[in-house]
Amino acid sequence: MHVTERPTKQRTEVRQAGLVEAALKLAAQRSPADISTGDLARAVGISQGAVFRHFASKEALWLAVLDWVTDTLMARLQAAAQDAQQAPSPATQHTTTDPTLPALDATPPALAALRAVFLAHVGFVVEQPGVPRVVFQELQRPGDTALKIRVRALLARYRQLLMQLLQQAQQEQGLAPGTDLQAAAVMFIGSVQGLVMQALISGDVPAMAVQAPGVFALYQRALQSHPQDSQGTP
Amino acid sequence: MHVTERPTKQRTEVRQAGLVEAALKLAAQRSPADISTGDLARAVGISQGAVFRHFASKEALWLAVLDWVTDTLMARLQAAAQDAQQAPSPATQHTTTDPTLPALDATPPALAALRAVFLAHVGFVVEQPGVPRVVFQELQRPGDTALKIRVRALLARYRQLLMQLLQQAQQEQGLAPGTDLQAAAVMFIGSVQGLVMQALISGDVPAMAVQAPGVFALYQRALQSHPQDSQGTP
DNA sequence: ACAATAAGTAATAGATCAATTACTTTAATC
DNA sequence: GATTAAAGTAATTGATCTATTACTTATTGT
Repeated sequence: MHVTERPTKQRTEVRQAGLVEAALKLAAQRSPADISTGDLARAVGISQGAVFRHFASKEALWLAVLDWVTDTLMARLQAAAQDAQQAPSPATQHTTTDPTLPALDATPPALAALRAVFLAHVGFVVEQPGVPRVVFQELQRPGDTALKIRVRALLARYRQLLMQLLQQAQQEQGLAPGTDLQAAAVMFIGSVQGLVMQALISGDVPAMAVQAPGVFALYQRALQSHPQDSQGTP
Repeated sequence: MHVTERPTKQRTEVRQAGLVEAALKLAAQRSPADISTGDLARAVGISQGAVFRHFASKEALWLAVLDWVTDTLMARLQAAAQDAQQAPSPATQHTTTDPTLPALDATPPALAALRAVFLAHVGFVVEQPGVPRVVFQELQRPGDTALKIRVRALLARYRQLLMQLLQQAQQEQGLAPGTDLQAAAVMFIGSVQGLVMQALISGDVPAMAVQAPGVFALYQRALQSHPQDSQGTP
């Protein structure tokens, strides 16, 4: 049983996938800027130079990482949004009532979808703690590098999904009248970021998933016009 | 008129301050990880090696940066919180009524203080856009480096200030009963982070200050039990 | 005024890292 | 089963960066 196995030759697509996976795995532990091609090579069991048989440059590797992140994350978020709207939670059962009529006490489907997206995002980050590091790292780059453009595209798609759900919630009378949707989108992403930051401080990534529902509950109260009347005062 | 002036000798305290200032100025444009001692030296007009007459190592320089940030930021936030409570806004005039009694329609002083802290934080970041980059950069470091410990201490103090104001707001009956204060603190910091992220995406830092009031208005609605009854529906 | 000390330089050591090269080995294809 | 193309290695190049060294210049204190 070798600790250091001699590498069997693999097709370039397999190695590319392996290197992308290794990049995210290493990014979960340290800053992406500190990950060298040597580190990546060691992680997949090839020599440093062999990395360049599969990627033209280090930058091309990070581009592939961002592509994987974009595809995987957006697919999960959209799936979460759709599932939440098609199969609403028990407490959110909707009769065949016209959804544009005020539903008063029930949570509108679009808000349930927002909740699902929020939790899906947090879940994704818990599984892949390297992702926010890579995104933030590339976002910090000045000017318009290929990597930064990729990150911008990802966040633009994210924003689009949010705005769509927020507008839908507005039509369903689920938002306080005159709610600033731009600000709501900023605060949504920010709330996830706040959880990420807490995880970076404490080093306890799984705790994010525990705190997430409480944070979203607050977010929901920011959007909704009338939180159910407080039973606190008799 | 020389573009490159011959450096006049300066006391080490002056140079230290200059280098700290230069570090933040450069961090406003690119990632702190990409700032070399050569860059810093050029920014203050001395040779690369001379940097080490004033700091024992590059790490010591970033420690000084973090100390400056901690002192300056916390001073401004605390000043903002106190000013807001001592001289409340026109719409928040408090009579000499017992503050523990429900003030119904008026904004409690602690909430006004939270708003002032929020806007002061955003204002500070607009003036010093390098700060969040440095904080996030060091926060990403694995383990317990001296730099990461410094950042943790900064955020612990920040968190303490927030929790204090949130508890005070709770006593003033300004929060919905049963509000999750931990989650509220996470969302406060996250909301600022969300604004920072937008600025990184768009490259438009001053826009933060424009969006900030709208975002805090949402945050406040998340905390307050009864936003004044919507006049939207007649 | 004149040592003593502090602040500066230029040059370089020592490390790390991305990417290339010349060559070898494995796997796919006809 | 031979040939070819792809995937691997080891070694090296050239660039960059931190920190040190030997030496020079200015400022400060008595």
